[in-house]
Amino acid sequence: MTDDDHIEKTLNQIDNDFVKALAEPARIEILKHLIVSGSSDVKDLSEKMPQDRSVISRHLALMEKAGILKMKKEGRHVIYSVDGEGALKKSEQIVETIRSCLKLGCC
Amino acid sequence: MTDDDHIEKTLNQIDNDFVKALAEPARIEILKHLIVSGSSDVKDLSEKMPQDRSVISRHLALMEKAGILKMKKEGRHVIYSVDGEGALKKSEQIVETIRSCLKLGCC
DNA sequence: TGCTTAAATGCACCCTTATGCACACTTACT
DNA sequence: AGTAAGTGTGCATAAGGGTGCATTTAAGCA
Repeated sequence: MTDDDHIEKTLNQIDNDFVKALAEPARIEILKHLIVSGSSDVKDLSEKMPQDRSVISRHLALMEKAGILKMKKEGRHVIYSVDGEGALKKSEQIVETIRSCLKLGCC
Repeated sequence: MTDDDHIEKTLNQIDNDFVKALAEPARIEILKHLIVSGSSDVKDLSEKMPQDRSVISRHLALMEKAGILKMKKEGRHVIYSVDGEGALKKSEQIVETIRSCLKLGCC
């Protein structure tokens, strides 16, 4: 495999959904509240945010899909919490990606 | 300082410009070419991409501002290359941020 | 002084996405 | 059954951002 192919494959490992999820200030704000409270449902979370409850609901679903949050249904309530393992793994993947590109001696 | 303040400060360290820069497939594509060639000017780079030269120029400026690329003027040419140190540091910052939030025992 | 090439900027277009409201659905409670 | 609470979804709107074209600026050369 050529270096070009290797770089191609390596950089493709950067999870687009993950970085996109982190690229929205409102979602970082949600993360803060979620880390403080440990876990909470959509309503409690939305009461700490200026946005509408439906907006928060969508942000949460997006972050869950991106592997940052865990979701658990309890009766009427949908409880979200931070997926520490998942988030850590995905962020470490980015570091590893950059590191292995540097090893190819480009810079 | 309370845990809340600590989380606030910690999560604010996630560089919004950096993650936004990585959240665009076209910019990842630019990164690939830049890693392969080591360094190149705007024209050479734009000839490897489907987008207009002006578009590439803007992407490059954005990534330079985000600390991913280094910029060097040589006569008429503007040479871009990957800022390995910078990119690595910023990505490691994200890992550290997540890690220190986890230490607070939220998940 | 022109002429050519490289790069950046202004502008318009369009697509994505964040947002809020209304409504439907589900679950619990009386 | 009927009501209330929690959640998600469709729809319309608005803001942001990527894209391309035309123009402008800057640098090298005859």
